[in-house]
Amino acid sequence: MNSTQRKEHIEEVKNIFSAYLENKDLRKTTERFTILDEIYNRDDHFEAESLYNEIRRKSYNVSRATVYNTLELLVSCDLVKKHQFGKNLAQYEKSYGYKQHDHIICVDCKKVVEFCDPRIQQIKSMMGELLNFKITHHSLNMYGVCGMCQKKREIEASKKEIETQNQ
Amino acid sequence: MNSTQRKEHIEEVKNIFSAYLENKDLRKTTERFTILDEIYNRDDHFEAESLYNEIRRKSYNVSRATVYNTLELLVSCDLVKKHQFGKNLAQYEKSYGYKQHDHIICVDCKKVVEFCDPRIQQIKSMMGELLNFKITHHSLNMYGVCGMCQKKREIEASKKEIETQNQ
DNA sequence: ATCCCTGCAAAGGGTTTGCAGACGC
DNA sequence: GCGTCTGCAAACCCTTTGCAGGGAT
Repeated sequence: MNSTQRKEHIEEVKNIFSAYLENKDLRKTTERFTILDEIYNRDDHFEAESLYNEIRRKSYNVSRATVYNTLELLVSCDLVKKHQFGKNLAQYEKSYGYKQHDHIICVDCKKVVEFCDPRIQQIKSMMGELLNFKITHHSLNMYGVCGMCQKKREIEASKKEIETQNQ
Repeated sequence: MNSTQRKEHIEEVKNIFSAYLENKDLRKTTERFTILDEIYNRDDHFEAESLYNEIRRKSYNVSRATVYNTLELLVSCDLVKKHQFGKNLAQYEKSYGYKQHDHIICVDCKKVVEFCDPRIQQIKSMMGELLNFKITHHSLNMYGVCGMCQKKREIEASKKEIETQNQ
C-alpha cells in the first residue's frame, strides 16, 4: 500500500467511525479520531501502552483512559481486533479492509505470523449449528517454534553436548 | 467416571507428575501433590483463585504463590491446560486422559462448551509445514450467543418493542 | 446550556516476587 | 546439612474508575 492509498484508506475508515458514532449518539471528539488515525498509520500488532506512547510522542495530549475507551469503541464497530496471545496483555490490530486471518506465535521470540485457512469458517458454521450457538467471532492461535528459533535451539543443544563431553 | 475409576486415574496422574519431577530434579513436596489431587478431583474449568480457596477450605495450608508455581509445572508437563477466554484471567482444566478439544464461549452467560473437530489438526500440521514452525499447541475459541441467551435476547427485544409502541 | 467525554491519578484485580524459614533429598 | 520450595505480604502490571473541568451538540 503506497502513501496515497493509505490516506484514502484512512479517510474511508474515519467515515465509518463517524457514522458509527452518529448512529450511537456518541460524540465525535478530536481524541477519538487522533487515536483511529494513529492506529491505521501503524502496521502489525500493538499494545495499548505503545499506542499511548506514540501518540504522546507526537505531542497530542491524550490520556491512557481515553486510549482504552476508544479502543473498546473501535473493537465494537469492527475497525480494530483485540487479541490475547497468552500473557495478561491485550494486543490490537486494525481490521478494516484486511481479510480474516489467524495467528501463529513463536514461543521463543514472540514473533507473530498471520495465516488464513478456509476450513476454520467451515468449522465455525458447523459447530454453531450443531451446538445451537450464534457465533459472532473466534480466535485461533497456534504456538510453536519458528524456523530461526529452531536453529538457535539446535545450536544451544550442541553447545551443551560439547560441555558435557569436556567434563 | 465412577469413584473407583477416578481414584485409579488420580494415582496414574500422580505417577506421571512424580516421574516428571524426578526427571527434572525437582522436589516432590506435599503441596505439589495436594494441588494435583485437588485439580483431578474437580471437573470443568477453574481459576487459580477458586482452586486456592477450595484447598484452603479443606484446611490444607497452601499459599497462593505455590498454587501458581505448581500450576505452571503442571502445564509444562501437560497434565493441565491453561486458557484465556478473553478477560485478563487465566482458566485451567485437567488434561490427562481427556481428548483434545476446543471451546465455544457464550458472550452473555459465559458458559463454556467443548467441541472437537479433526480439521483443526489438519490446519495445524499444514500451517506448521508451510510456515516452518514446530507447532506445539494451539488455542481455538469461538464466541457467540448460546441457545438460551438467544431466547433471552429475543424476549428483551420484544419488550422494548412494546415499550416503544406505548409511548 | 447541557451533559458526555476527557485527563489525571488512584484504585482494582490477577499474578509475580523477595525474603526468611521449612523440609525434601 | 545443603539448597530448593514454601508462606506471607508487598510489589507489579495492565486496566478500570471517580471526579472535576472542558468541549461537542
